Amino acid sequence: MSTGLELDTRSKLLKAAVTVFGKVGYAGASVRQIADLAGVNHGSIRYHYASKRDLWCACITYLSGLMDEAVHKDEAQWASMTPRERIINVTGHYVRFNAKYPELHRIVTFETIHESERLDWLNENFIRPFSGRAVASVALAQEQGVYPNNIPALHLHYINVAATTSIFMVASEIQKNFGVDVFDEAEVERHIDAILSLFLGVSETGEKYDFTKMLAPK
Amino acid sequence: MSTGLELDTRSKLLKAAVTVFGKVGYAGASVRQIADLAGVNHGSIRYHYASKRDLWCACITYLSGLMDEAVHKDEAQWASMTPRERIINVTGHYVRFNAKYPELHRIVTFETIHESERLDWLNENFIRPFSGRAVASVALAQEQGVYPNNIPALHLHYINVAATTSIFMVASEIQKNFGVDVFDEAEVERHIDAILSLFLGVSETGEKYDFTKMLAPK
DNA sequence: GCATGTTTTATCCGATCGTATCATTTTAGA
DNA sequence: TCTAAAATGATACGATCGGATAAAACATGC
Repeated sequence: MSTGLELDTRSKLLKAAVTVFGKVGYAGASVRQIADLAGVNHGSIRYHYASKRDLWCACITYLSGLMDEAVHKDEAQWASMTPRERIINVTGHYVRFNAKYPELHRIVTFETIHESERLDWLNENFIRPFSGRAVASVALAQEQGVYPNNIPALHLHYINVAATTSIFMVASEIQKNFGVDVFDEAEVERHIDAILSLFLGVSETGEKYDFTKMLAPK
Repeated sequence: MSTGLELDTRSKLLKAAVTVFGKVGYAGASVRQIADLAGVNHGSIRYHYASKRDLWCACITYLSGLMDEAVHKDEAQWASMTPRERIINVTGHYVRFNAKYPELHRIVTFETIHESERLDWLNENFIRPFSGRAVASVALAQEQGVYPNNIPALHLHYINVAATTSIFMVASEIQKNFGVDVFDEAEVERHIDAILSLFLGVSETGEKYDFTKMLAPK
């Protein structure tokens, strides 16, 4: 019967798997390594998850659920926002999510590079829906004059995602070479402002994204 | 004695290694897989390269050499260029290199994610020198009014690199979901223009990057 | 054409991988 | 407290990994 202890071990395994898969990718990870980090016997993984791949899929599902939650945090207020404010709101939450859980985009990046059945599953259940919605929303923002409209929506979307996520994927490199901790809260807000300043820049109506103003409240 | 045949097998192995490491990363690659792709017995790798790691290092050295070459292609003309023209020139060559050899940034991305002795070597011999020079040159471009100066140089650099490389790292995803081949020459030029339009935008002197004009000569 | 050093091939080894099996411990309900 | 189910632990297996070794094939200088 379900006792909470079941969920505990299961979630400990999931958490450890997120960390390990996020660090070394699917191929680089071993179930023994994950079990060690979770503090359980490696044979137990078979009980909670059918296979290594099943555990990996659970990680994606878990993390992408958290991402959706983060991005839609202020959805209730969207109706009362201008398109520009909505972009600013969503971008902020999206960047903060990536700072908190860099593993999702790390894992996705690991897998998107070469063909595999895992990539097919990942694409159908996660990447394609995400990219489809995101590109459409970029195109809409361009029509509304929020995003620059002289750049193809497809390129703008991928540049946007890359700009948002990559700094957290190379965090240890930045820490080592520049002594900057990109996960530091102030640094995350700075990154949000950098992206907004770059992508919103000067709007069609001549409105300019105020970088310094946005930094002040922090 | 050196016979050309030696170089042939060596370079076949190197080329295969670049492909395999670029696809599945260090952990995901096996020397047998590389040898198969090169069409040689897997035992031969030991003769030409001391170890799997040695082969991997050779890939980095080879690719980063090609990158330096590509970026400095028009170095002779730099003196006669404005800072803005220099940025446009270098960005173009850098993007075209990444379209031609997406493996370099794929391999680097694979490794930068978690600590390892390989990452230390990579950082000391490649990443740190590259990032150091690049950030300095971004800061200079900001001083010269070519790049927006309300964004920290560090952030701008990493956003720039991410924007430049990521579209080629997720090429198969874009092909599958949007039917677009980002390696197509016209698409590469479009991406260059997208990046320049975004980063140069409106210069300090009011000069605007002309997206449509840049597309014409192609 | 023979001897010599170079390159390739054919195996082998110990380690580790994912997974399966089964005994043991723990928990919940009667 | 006893029992059945749930959960965990210990162990084994076949496959594959990187690396090592020695024999075979090769080209080259004499």
